[in-house]
Amino acid sequence: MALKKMDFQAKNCDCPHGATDRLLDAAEKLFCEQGFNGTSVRDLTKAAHCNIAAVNYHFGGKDQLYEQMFRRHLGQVFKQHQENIERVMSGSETSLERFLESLARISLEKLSAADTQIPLMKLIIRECLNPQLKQEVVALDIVKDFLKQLSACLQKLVPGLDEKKAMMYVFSIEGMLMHPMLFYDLYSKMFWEIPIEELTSHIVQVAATAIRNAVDE
Amino acid sequence: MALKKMDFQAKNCDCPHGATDRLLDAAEKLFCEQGFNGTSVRDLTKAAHCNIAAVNYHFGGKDQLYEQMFRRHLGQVFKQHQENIERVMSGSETSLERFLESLARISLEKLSAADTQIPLMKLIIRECLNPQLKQEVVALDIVKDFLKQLSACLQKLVPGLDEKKAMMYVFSIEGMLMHPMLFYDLYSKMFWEIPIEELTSHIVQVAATAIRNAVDE
DNA sequence: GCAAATTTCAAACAAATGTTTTATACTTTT
DNA sequence: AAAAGTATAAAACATTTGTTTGAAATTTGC
Repeated sequence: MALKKMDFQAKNCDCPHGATDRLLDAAEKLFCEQGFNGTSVRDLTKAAHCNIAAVNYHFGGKDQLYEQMFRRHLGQVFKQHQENIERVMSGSETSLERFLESLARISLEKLSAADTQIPLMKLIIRECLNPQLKQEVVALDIVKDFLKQLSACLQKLVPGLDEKKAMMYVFSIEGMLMHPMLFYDLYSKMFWEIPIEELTSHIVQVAATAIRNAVDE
Repeated sequence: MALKKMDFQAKNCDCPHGATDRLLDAAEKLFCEQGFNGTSVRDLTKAAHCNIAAVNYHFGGKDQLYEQMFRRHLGQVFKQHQENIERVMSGSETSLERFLESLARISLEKLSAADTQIPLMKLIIRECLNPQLKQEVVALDIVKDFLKQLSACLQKLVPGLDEKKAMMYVFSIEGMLMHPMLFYDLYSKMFWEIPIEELTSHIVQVAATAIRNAVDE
């Protein structure tokens, strides 16, 4: 039966109004969990409580829904990182350790069950393994600026660190943060549950001592 | 027209005889490059120069071809690592740095264009993002033993390192090695081409100084 | 309140998917 | 060399895929 207006509004009281937003949300969740190929248009529309044709009507196709979701999510997460960096770097007691800790915390807290946010890193890894987007459009510039900013922060916090070295430390930090994002569940099953707090301080310790040691000698 | 015996042998002179092996090789390459969902049975059989039905005839289905490929590859790569570890640890001048360097080198050399071997890490990341195998069967035990071995090596090389700490360093090292495996091409496009040699020594430096610093204090 | 624009819907589309079938070619056994 | 067993072939199978269609419902503008 067709829905009356009242039914429609009542049905969606707890989720975003408008099929466009609901589809973007469903896409963020499903594409991140199952990947692009692993998620069908029917999965998406079912999760978004709308008709199959909605994807093509609102976005023009599965590809373009993916692209818009990716842009939106990238923007959201990097804005969060941006604010965090500004907060940490403008504080009175800034230090390498504080900077690293805030970076690690904001990245790793998405692992905890409490946080429902989808980890951007997973999406980026998926996109990197199975590229669906034209690289020059999305990933390159935004991510590049973000990495450059991190590298610049390291240089500011640790005088004597040259540009290339700083970027390599950024890569290493990203790697250490990415690993638990992929394998945290496996850690627990294989060995023991590592508290996220412990993981955070461990990564901070590794990065900080390595960076400090590099400029001292 | 059907192939004569001679034609058949001539056609396959430069690739493994037997559709089974050719399919396993094609599976290793294609599944690693495009993922499970992104690779069709037709892609596989085309790359292996055999009929579509061969996958089901020899393996009983796409799933089982994937599983057998995964097992074979996992065995090959871990055997290589095993030999490397034994060689390094039994040498006369063993040190933390030598150990880390050999581990990094054997992992990162797969990035260079010269090496045609498929990086196992990519496969594992894919399997972790889109699990196709029953965890208990394949990944857990073999990978677990490998990680335990690495951790034990660290403890042997750096007395005073407790088990849990050692394992966390192993995770960090794996993360730093994994990162370029995913993003090395992006590095070059975004910034500059980092020589693999430089990347190797950088990661060794980060890990070694962090570990040494941890036990000293 | 009505016409126009927008959105939703069920049904159908062609193309691609993994798998099965049946027949033919090849290899081995006797 | 005939028979039995194994491997390959092309065609067809039923699903699932992303997309389109055309009509119904809803919202918007006046």
